[in-house]
Amino acid sequence: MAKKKKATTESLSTEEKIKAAASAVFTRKGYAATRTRDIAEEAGMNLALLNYYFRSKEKLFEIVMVEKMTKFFSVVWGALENKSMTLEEKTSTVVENYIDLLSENPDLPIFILSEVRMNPAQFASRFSLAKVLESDFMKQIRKQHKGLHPLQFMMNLLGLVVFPFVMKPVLEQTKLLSEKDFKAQMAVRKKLIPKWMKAILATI
Amino acid sequence: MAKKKKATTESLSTEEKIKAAASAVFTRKGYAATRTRDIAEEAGMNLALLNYYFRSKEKLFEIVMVEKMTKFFSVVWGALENKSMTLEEKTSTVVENYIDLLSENPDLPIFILSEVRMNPAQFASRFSLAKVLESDFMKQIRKQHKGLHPLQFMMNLLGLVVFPFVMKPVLEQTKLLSEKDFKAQMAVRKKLIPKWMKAILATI
DNA sequence: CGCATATTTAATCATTTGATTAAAACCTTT
DNA sequence: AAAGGTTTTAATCAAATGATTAAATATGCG
Repeated sequence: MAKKKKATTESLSTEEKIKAAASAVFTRKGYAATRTRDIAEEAGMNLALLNYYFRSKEKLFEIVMVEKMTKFFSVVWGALENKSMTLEEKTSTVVENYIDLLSENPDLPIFILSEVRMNPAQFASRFSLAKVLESDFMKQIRKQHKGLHPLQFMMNLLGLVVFPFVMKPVLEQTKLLSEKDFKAQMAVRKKLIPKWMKAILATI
Repeated sequence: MAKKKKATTESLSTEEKIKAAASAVFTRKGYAATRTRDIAEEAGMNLALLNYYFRSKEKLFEIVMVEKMTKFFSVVWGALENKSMTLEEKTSTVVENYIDLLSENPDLPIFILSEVRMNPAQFASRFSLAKVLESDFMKQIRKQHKGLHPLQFMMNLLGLVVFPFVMKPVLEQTKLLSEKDFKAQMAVRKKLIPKWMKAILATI
């Protein structure tokens, strides 16, 4: 029943291939719309291997999900708690890192957001974002801008950075922006969002 | 085979009940995760009625989807093409209308965005957003702020307005904001976003 | 090699799920 | 109330889908 031992480098590679395929398909179509056969096909392997290496669709999903989430949050987390950067430096770093990450993984936001919506409880139990409120970043905002709830600032920052990627399918399908133009405009945003965030804070 | 005639007020009401239930469940769980039995249960009716009134799950979904989309776009559309409002007035109107709409329908954005991602082509064929680029709103932006792609402004506006609702499940599940606090902060944003948008434009 | 263990495959299962059907219940009209 | 239509129900179907199994193949080791 148990297969604790791993074996050749081949086998590990098979496992990795399945995980990579699962990651791609889950991210593209979401949990519910993904069939295990899709994953097997994408990986170019027999369906049964999926259950051999990862017990079930759900377990495989969980693994992929945690990896994606970790990736998504760690990008921002490093900058938020850095005590030697000014608020503006932190902002620039977050913007730059995020736009880079999302340019490589444009499906990531919708995927995470819709899966969290489908199962909010298990997300909360796994990722405690409360520490965000305690971060140095939030402290700086609180200190410099007494009136505003720090999450307002956070929502602005994420909205400006993430939302374009959420809209990407809409923009490209309606021909409002080609893939190339989108990339170019995101490069522009990298420079502009920090300035905009500064301007926003100055209004308060 | 055909049932062209409609009948009593009762029957219409049944049809409407099914559509309402479908709307609720589809919006909450997305197309793929929704089972026709979920809808029947939510409507408190026999499963077969669903196929009696609307041929198939897909057809029912399509109807719901078009209604949601129309709702979502018409809110913004009215303001965008109004020739007698200044850019700032248009912005305020869009912000206010959207925050009101989304407060009543917080699931709407994720639902639309993830379904569009699943089937971008049919979305594009049904909604031609190209006219957005021709709207009076866009013209004003182009005139007043030559350097910036008007879609940048649009992304900012929608990002600031819509993104908080997309994050809502995350914020509430992680206890960063209670439902009540969220509502309060959205009320704050109604006032602030127009100011922020103005400040953003001033930086260019 | 020859054995043991790990990996892979093809076939099959059980459940879920969208859809259909035939009969029952309900209305409306005469 | 009987006829003729519409609406609703319970039962059932066929296909899809996640999972398992038993046999086949490959791999490592003495």
